[in-house]
Amino acid sequence: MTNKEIAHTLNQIAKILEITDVLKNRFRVIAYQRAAENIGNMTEDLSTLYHEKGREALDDLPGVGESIAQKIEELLNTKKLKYLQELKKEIPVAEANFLDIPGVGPKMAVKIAKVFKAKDIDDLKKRLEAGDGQDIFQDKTRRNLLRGIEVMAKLTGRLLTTEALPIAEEVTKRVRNMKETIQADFVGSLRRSKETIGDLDIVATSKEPKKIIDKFVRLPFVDHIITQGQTKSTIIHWQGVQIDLEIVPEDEYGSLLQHFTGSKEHNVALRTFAQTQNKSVSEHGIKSKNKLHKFKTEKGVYNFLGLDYIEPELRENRGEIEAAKNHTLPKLITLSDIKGDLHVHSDWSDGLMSIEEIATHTEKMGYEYVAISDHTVGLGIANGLDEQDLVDRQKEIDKVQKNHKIKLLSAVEVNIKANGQLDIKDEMLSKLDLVVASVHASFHQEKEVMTARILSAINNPNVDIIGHPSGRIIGQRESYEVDWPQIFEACAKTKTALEISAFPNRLDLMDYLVQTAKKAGVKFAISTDAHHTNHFDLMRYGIAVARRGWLEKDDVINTGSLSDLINKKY
DNA sequence: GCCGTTTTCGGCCCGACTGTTTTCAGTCG
Repeated sequence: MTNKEIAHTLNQIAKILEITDVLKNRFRVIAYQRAAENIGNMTEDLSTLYHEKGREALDDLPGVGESIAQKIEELLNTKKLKYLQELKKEIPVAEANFLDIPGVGPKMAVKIAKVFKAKDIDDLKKRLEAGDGQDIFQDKTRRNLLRGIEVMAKLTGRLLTTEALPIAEEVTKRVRNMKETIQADFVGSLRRSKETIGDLDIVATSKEPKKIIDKFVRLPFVDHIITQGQTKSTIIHWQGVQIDLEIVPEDEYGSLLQHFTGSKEHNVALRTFAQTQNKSVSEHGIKSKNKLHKFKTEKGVYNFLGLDYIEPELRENRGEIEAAKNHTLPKLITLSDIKGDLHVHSDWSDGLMSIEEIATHTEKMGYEYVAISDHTVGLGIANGLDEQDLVDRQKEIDKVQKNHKIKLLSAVEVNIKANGQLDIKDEMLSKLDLVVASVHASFHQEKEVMTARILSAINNPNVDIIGHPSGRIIGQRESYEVDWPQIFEACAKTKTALEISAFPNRLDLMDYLVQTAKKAGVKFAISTDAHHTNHFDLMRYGIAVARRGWLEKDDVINTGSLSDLINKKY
């Protein structure tokens, strides 16, 4: 049983308890959610850990106590959980789905299921439209339920950063251009550079917030108005994205930025931390001894609590508050630290750029080196190169090199075959400047097989970098099953770097694994996997992942000099 | 149900908006 399956089971319990148990103890729901969250984000495999260390392994988990540990144990041993089966008997499964309707919480869900006796959302919609339930719900409530169902169907789900950014920039510009607006910015998960964005958050300062709100809800992209208050509003953009706007006076902007940038988990942790100093944090300021202290900047907020400023990318409650207290926060890598791109495809394989175009473009970007890393023979679909092709390509690289200052590294992205062997001979690989090794087929191997497969590539002395290590493509393909701690250990030992692919639907390795890998002593290469000159600018998204993974300049191999890179001085 | 540099019991983040509540509960971020 995988961590994800265990987390899913705990979340199911939370979802049912949210309805059945809310009047008695809502904190029990939170406890199950918290345990599920922690287990879902673990790097180690809980099942393996349990078989090695027994019950002790479970007791050590944060958010897991006596009761939940016992339930996980039952799950691991029997793959079933009596407690959940009992809960499911008590409550029809459809009932839990009413919570998915915006504006419907536990209380309303119970009323819909138990009093109105709707079978599912579709049934609820049909009967409300037919005029049923006038004795149970007020007119306004019935209209709101129908609107909630409509909005739910309209919402697009999570967007990639590249999709969300243009919308956020346009909306922010609109708000910024209103004459009552003093300043406006987008915040939320987009500012934290999360890989996908659930909704957009915009903040602003003004002396006349109500005027801005009233203009905001009339902007042409507004499809639905959810709330329209004195200082905040929520709307649905025609592209199916929810947008929240909040406005405060100028002298409270630091607190508002802090509050709305989140994450929720970071804010809860920050407020809990503030309580130990008898301080109370909100989006308006910090209350201390009945006095409200206001802050124009976020730095002011953190410093007032005795903390160093925490960069937005770190605000996920993954140890940043403790580090800010102890002055041990990392000095995060920035885009300007990058000296070259180590994963680029030319038109010798499936790229759309000639080697000359690659050289010209990356030289203009100010890079010191770039690796021409074409696909190899096993990937026929991408016109992969064999040994002879590589010899021919070398002549072309040498020719182009003569006219350029930037160093063109002769490289490949070699396939790690299902049995762990590479599809180019070691003799040839050893002649190249740089070797990226990637999995491109047989994704569904058993975890042990896949781990051994990647380990054999890591242990090949010719391999410098493992390309897009998890194989996931956001919204399309799950990561393959890998024993990450084993991979990290081998990478650290052999100085094999893990790639952070900057391609927006890859962003692979994932940020939370980057953070764990760094602790194990692993180095990283941030690369774009460019197939077109437009792709070189995607580097910023790789930097975002690295920052979310707590990386500093020295953790990344393509921030150093050419000789340090070639001689593996990292 | 979890957890502890004031606690093994009594807490568990904070405030705005909406509705039918004329003083507050439910929901949300």
